[in-house]
Amino acid sequence: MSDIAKAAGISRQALYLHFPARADLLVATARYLDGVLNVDERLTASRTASSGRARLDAYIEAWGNYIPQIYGVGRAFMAMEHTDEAAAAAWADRMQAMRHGCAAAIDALVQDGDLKPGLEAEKATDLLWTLLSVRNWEHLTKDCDWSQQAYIEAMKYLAESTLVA
Amino acid sequence: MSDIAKAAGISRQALYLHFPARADLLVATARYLDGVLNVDERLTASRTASSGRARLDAYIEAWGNYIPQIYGVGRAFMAMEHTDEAAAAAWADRMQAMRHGCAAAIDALVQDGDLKPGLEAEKATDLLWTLLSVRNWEHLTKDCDWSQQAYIEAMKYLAESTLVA
DNA sequence: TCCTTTGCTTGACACGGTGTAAAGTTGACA
DNA sequence: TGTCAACTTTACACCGTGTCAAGCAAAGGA
Repeated sequence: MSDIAKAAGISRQALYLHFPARADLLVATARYLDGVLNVDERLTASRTASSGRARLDAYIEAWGNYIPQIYGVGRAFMAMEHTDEAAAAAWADRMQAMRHGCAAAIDALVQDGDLKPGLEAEKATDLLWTLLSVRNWEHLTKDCDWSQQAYIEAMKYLAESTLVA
Repeated sequence: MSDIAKAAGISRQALYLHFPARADLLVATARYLDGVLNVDERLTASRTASSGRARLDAYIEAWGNYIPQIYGVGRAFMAMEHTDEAAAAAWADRMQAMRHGCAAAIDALVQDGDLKPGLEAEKATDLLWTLLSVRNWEHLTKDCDWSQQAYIEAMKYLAESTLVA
């Protein structure tokens, strides 16, 4: 909070006047980012895809390329998860919204009859949700030094070969 | 530290006599667990497997069932990662050791000529390492409410269908 | 012109957690 | 009897979050 106030050119206390708690600042930042980064627009390609497979690919591309944009604030959220109830809830909410995107993509596969046989939609959604987690992006691009492009391709490959018939 | 001292029935300061810093206590706990839980024994089935595929399966089973045992201390490590340099290094070290297990499994696949064509061993290792991360276990069993068995089966399925020819 | 409101300022403090320091107690053992 | 090791109590420093109070300066209306 002190660093942020300094960077903003105001006193620490003025910052607390705007955001009563650290979590509030984080939530506001996330909301602001959503507006600036135009989440909806990024997802139109996925929503308007002609087939389930195309939709899955477009979703992976959209979300996968969105992650690096929100990684900064995401990192802050994840660091607070253990200590701050409100922050944990806010982050869980956002991740739940992302899960809806996964569910929609899986649903499109089901419509086409292209979901891997023997795989329930719910389970497939959980798998996709897990694959596309920020943690996995972090692990591959930071710990394994993968390029963003390699990450996207790998995710498409993983999803394709495990979820699509 | 205060809680742990209380639970151990000694004063907080006595605890600091044994473990100068929080990270030291965590590292010692991890080492102790390794001894008690007999890591090596758990991995013999994997090491003595007759084929690459069998080795991969055995490794997933061994590590996947090891995770819940170390999850407590792992959680503590992961929570400290952001703030404590020493803790981060210790945890990274352990995860690197786990990566060696992944590399060995992938190597066995390569020996059998069973690695998915077009997939480099290094990339495959990174993928397996990511799939089997504690975070993914946490996500599937805690956030998605999967049973341990469902987790193991899913990991085997994912690894099989993405890494094996 | 005076007064109020708004958005800040400085300064102080409580609280919790980590880690340090010092002096005293207790029991085992040579 | 003396020493040592393990532990105790007490106290304090530091950092970060969050609270509280008093004051200041500019904008705007009666």
